[in-house]
Amino acid sequence: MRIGELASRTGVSIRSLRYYEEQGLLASTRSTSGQRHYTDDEAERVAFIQRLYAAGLSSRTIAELLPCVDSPSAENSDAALERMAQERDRLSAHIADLVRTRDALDGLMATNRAHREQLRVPLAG
Amino acid sequence: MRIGELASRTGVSIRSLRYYEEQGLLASTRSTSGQRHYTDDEAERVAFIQRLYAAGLSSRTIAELLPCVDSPSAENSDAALERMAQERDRLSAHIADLVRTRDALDGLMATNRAHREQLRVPLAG
DNA sequence: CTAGAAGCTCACATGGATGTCAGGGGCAAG
DNA sequence: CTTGCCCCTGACATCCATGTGAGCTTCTAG
Repeated sequence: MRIGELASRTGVSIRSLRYYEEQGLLASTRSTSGQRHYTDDEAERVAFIQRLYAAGLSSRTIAELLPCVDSPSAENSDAALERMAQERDRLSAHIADLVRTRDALDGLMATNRAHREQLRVPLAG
Repeated sequence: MRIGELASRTGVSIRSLRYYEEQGLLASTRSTSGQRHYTDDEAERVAFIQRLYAAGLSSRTIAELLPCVDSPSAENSDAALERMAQERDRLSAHIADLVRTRDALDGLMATNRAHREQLRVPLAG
């Protein structure tokens, strides 16, 4: 498929897809006229890249651990594997932090609703 | 306390503290000479703001739901409470997404380690 | 063949939180 | 009074993913 279709399939802008290629995150084969062509696999890869972005990784970091994805058995994935473990732990800590934040929000909302009730009772009584 | 101490206590840069004030997230009393002074409560507030930033909220959004924190019983927190519920749900969805990403990383790492084992056996044998 | 949709490259713009620098004031200790 | 440290405002700089526009080429449908 060409870049337009990949974009609409993945929901990622054409601009971003070109940027991913520029950053070494995504490969494309070129037609003789220079147009990019992709296989279905690339769509999955784009989705995965999006996941990692959402997890707070930079394109540089993603590039560092992609060897691990592409060829799990390669020796050069040594550093990548370690990097991935590191990012995995960072992500895990981040998740824990977000859960605490969600709890805090829940607590605040409960407090607010309680105050609201207190206001309503005198009006009802 | 003055801004320097608040900064070192919270680990947030002086620049950022002034920015928070500019965005209406943080208040300060000023000495006659114009220097900012804070109470211990402000330190907690800064920590909370940091939490929300980490949860992906923008300063604008944080400002929108702070009334809910400051005066839970105020009527004007109506919109804020709704906004907070909305952000809470967004956060919850985001957490779920991050957990899936972490699982994906775990899967990748397991695959890599498995390949590594396969490589080691022939060498050992 | 022609018109329009889609691709290409290059390059500049944007937004948001933060860094950094310049130029100046406030205040405590020597 | 001076030295040193902290604070003030204002403004410009930075990073990074993405938007956007110009100018040009390529593909596709009629």
